[in-house]
Amino acid sequence: MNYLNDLNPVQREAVEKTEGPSLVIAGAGSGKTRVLTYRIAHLLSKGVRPYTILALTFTNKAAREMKERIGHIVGSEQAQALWMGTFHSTFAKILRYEAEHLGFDSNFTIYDTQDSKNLLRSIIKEMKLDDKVYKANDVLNRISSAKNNLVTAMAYSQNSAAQEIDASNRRPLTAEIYKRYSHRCRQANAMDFDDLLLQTNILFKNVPEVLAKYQDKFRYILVDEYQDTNYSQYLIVKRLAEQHKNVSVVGDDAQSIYSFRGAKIENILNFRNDYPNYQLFKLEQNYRSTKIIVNAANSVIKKNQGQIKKESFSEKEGGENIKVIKAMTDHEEGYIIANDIFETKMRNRLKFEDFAILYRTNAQSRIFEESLRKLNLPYKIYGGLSFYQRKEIKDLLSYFRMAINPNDEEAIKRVINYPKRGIGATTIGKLQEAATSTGQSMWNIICGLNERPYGLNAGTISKLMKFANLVNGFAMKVEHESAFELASRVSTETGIIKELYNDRSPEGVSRHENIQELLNAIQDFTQIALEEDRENRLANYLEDVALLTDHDNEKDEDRNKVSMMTIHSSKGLEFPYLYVVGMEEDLFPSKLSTTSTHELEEERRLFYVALTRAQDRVSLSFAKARYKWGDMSYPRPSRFIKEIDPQYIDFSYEQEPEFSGFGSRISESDSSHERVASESRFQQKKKPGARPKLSQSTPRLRSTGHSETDSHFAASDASTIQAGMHIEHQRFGKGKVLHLEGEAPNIKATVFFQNVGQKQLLLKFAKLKIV
DNA sequence: TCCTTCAAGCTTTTT
DNA sequence: GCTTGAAGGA
Repeated sequence: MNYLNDLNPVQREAVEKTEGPSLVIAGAGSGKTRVLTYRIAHLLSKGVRPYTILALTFTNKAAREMKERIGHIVGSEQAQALWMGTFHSTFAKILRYEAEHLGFDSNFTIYDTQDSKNLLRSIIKEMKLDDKVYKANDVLNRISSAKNNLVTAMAYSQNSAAQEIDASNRRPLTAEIYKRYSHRCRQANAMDFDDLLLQTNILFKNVPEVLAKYQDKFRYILVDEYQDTNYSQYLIVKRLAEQHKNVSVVGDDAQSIYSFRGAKIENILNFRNDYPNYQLFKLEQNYRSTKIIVNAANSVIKKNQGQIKKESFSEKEGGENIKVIKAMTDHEEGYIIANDIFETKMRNRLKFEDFAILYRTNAQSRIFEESLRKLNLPYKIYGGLSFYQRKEIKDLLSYFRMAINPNDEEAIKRVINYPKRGIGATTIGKLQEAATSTGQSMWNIICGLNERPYGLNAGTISKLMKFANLVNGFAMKVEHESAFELASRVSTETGIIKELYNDRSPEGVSRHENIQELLNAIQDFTQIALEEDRENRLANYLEDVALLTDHDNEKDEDRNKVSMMTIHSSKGLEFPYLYVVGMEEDLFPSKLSTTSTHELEEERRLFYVALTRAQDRVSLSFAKARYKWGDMSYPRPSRFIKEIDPQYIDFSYEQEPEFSGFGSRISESDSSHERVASESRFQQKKKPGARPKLSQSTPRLRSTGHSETDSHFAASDASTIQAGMHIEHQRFGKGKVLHLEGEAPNIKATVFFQNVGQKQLLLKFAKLKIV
């Protein structure tokens, strides 16, 4: 086969060494995916049967694309029969086969993070705990990291280290919450994301014959992005590989960015201990990025301790130095980037899909959305609130979930009163209590209400019965109708479609469209399943819908668009022209990670990942002023800019003293109105005509001095403000918008008043926006 | 039970 | 700036 000729010598060796354990350290852009793909193709062409190969990828999309490529080499029939997917989706499949060993039903629901949090919130409420202390988010993180380290609820309560941590966080009852949470999941026949891995481990540990079956089945195991596996995943691989020991893992310690969800960089380092006779391959040539980008990225990652020694290099000449862009405000940042994309595209005759904007947090996307839209540049956003997490989608999916698994408590609670049928919080509370005290599922309580009414009145019971009958009607069709038939039935018979159709508000219209889109997707699923001779029931569709992400949902019309996403979700992707935005202290690196070197190193790896997504050109940008929680903040440029070897950087502006002197912070005693003034200084330096100038005589507002944020001002009374302004009584969030006329017509501010007698006392001068 | 209003909290990052 | 939850009135 001539495909081997596409590979360089090391890649080729890694592909051809199919037997025994191997570790492939693959730098960014070094053809890692190619090695994995060809390795599998190579196995298949040697006659290995596809269903004996298990390949675990980081995203569903990666799996799909790899299957496609393998299909091109050895034929799609073989490729389709491979066991290839994410850890979560692969072992969800296995758990459905083996559910009975664990006391679950094979139609178990997969709770997403939202479901998990909702369940935790209600448990915390039932236990009458303070939800300010026991925050669902924090508790879920504790439970999640316990599960990822294979600590069950029972073990957790006996684990003194865990108990101490919870005690010192003043959350001693976390163990009890964990117990109840697990119990409730089981009662609802549901597993959360972490359970999929934990339960797989429990299954393999407790039922040796099942483990033996899969050990025997999977003769070849491949794991991508091994540096981002957690303990639970690590152990699954280890157990499965025990018999044949044909395990090949691919990863790059420099790109480990998921330790917050339990990923252990050590897994890659420990590989040699688990498999002493392993073979090591290092892929060091970067084929993606220019020399400049690779060298710049190397100069950054060098600052991290304890890397596996690796010499990443590129032979790709040309390209431009890294551009560093300064913007006055976050809005200007959006404006500059959008313009730059437009100009670069025109000048170099590029496509929109050649550009990507990467940011640290999803919240940053909005400004870029606005500025791209203003220039009519098409874009697509990944992540954030994904399609499947939208309210209307989750509502409809909840009916689907109930049709298949009526014990699904979170689904019941979502739709028991949607569309409105007069079942309120009181009723749900009573049902919940009955369920908890009898140890039955909520659904069983509802179905048995005619025998045991639990203090509910006849009217309520008849409403509940109507609801139960509706759901039962759907459940009866589960076996007989296709996914699309049943989905359409549910959406009309529940009245959801009609309700959204009648809502003519823009939001209502968009919700209606989303529902249509979901139904279209289900129709596609049904159709394709039919063509490929697979099961096309709603249960099959629902199987892994909880595990889908935005990347899995890509449509053809999304092809030629500017991409926007977090750096995390850009992993594995590449773009010719790349913008990494919000390069500011406390944003990137994140404020939460600057306290420990451990976390800071992870941020640095994240920056490394960002840089190495680029093929030809990288631009970094930061703003001097940025809204945070609706308040203005004045961040300093990110330390990471300074960490790049300066020979690879072009500053697109004259460097100002406060920039070149990175280390020297803006002094804390800087009073706030001086900052306002200093902003006006920046404004005046700008090119003429870009923005209206800011007047020097900004309304004088005295800083209170004791305030913690920069945005608290106080004035003795309203007349101080009115001196230079005209107040328009326009409501704006919590405060009022002031259009400052006369000397500073271009400033828009939000202020907070308190009425004191006849006068209004200015409490807070919160927002300053140049319009 | 439902609707309106208001304040609090939120922002890492994802399967 | 937006979402969510609590409070209070209909």
